[in-house]
Amino acid sequence: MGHDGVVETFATYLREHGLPVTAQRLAIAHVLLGSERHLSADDVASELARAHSRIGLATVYRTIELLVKSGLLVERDFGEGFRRFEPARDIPHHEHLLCTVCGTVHEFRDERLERMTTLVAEANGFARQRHLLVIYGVCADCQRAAPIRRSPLTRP
Amino acid sequence: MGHDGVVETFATYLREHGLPVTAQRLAIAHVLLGSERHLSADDVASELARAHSRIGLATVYRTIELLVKSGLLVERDFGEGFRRFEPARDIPHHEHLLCTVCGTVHEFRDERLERMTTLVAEANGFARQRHLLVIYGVCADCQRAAPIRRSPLTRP
DNA sequence: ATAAATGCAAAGGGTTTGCAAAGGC
DNA sequence: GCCTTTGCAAACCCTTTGCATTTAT
Repeated sequence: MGHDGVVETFATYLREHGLPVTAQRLAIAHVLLGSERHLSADDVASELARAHSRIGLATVYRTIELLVKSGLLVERDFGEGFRRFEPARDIPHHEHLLCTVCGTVHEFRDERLERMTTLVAEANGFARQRHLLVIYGVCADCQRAAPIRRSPLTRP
Repeated sequence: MGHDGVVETFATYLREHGLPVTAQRLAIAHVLLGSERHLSADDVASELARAHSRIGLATVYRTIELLVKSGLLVERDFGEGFRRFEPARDIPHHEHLLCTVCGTVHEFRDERLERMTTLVAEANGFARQRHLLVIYGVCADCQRAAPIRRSPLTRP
């Protein structure tokens, strides 16, 4: 997993901004920036508690704020009643497929969509800022078996 | 405003299900089903308090649940940290433009989008249920003047 | 008269904040 | 040593729930 470099980038960001590089911040960055999944703040705290360090939720939220400000993490709200976070990779923009059974998130790209949203915004007199497209459905795994519910929907 | 008929439909729904037709329920239905805007539960309570009846938020939420169950109201979550509700008109499906300054919501239709989401879901092994597309931007009014913030974003 | 709805206040989940104790610099 | 972070608990926002009172039927 080549995310240790990204964690180091975060450490550099902290130093450049005169902010202490703490073990907690690095641990949280490690989990968030190294995950393939779209984690919630609670997911991060659980992961850390399960593995080694027991870090307070408040610290997780505060570090997430730093990671988002640094540009290394992206916030997502899929209308589930809580937020998820994903590492900001080089991919410029992508859409999301969300499994309503197990909470797994898949990503896909569509170049036409961005153009379409700009045109629609223009046609309605809006200055477009960004867009959100989520396709809700049941993933392949959950279609064939009883799934492991990872980040369940609070509002199904 | 031809929504009195819809309120009557709700009254009929209540009677058919043996549920009391109360003044509060009718007042809440009147506000929600008659609004051009995408209201939050709090918007409804404020509107009612401003106009005439002071109805508890709990009652608003409970009536909203009934309205959604009856099929006359649709729930939306645009990732603002609260939910909005719109009357279920005859329009089968549409997307939303959300002004991040004043919270106004515009609607638009795109026939290609639904097909596209089905194809994407298939390609990823998902059984598609529904989708959500929100374009965030600044509406025409807010681009030229200091706006009246109606349903402000809690997470800008 | 019966059964359900209302209103209020308390509880609930996700998130933020205040403050004493701990830890980077 | 100074200043920030941490952790915990309390506060906060939106939403739901429990319970005594009111109301529709």
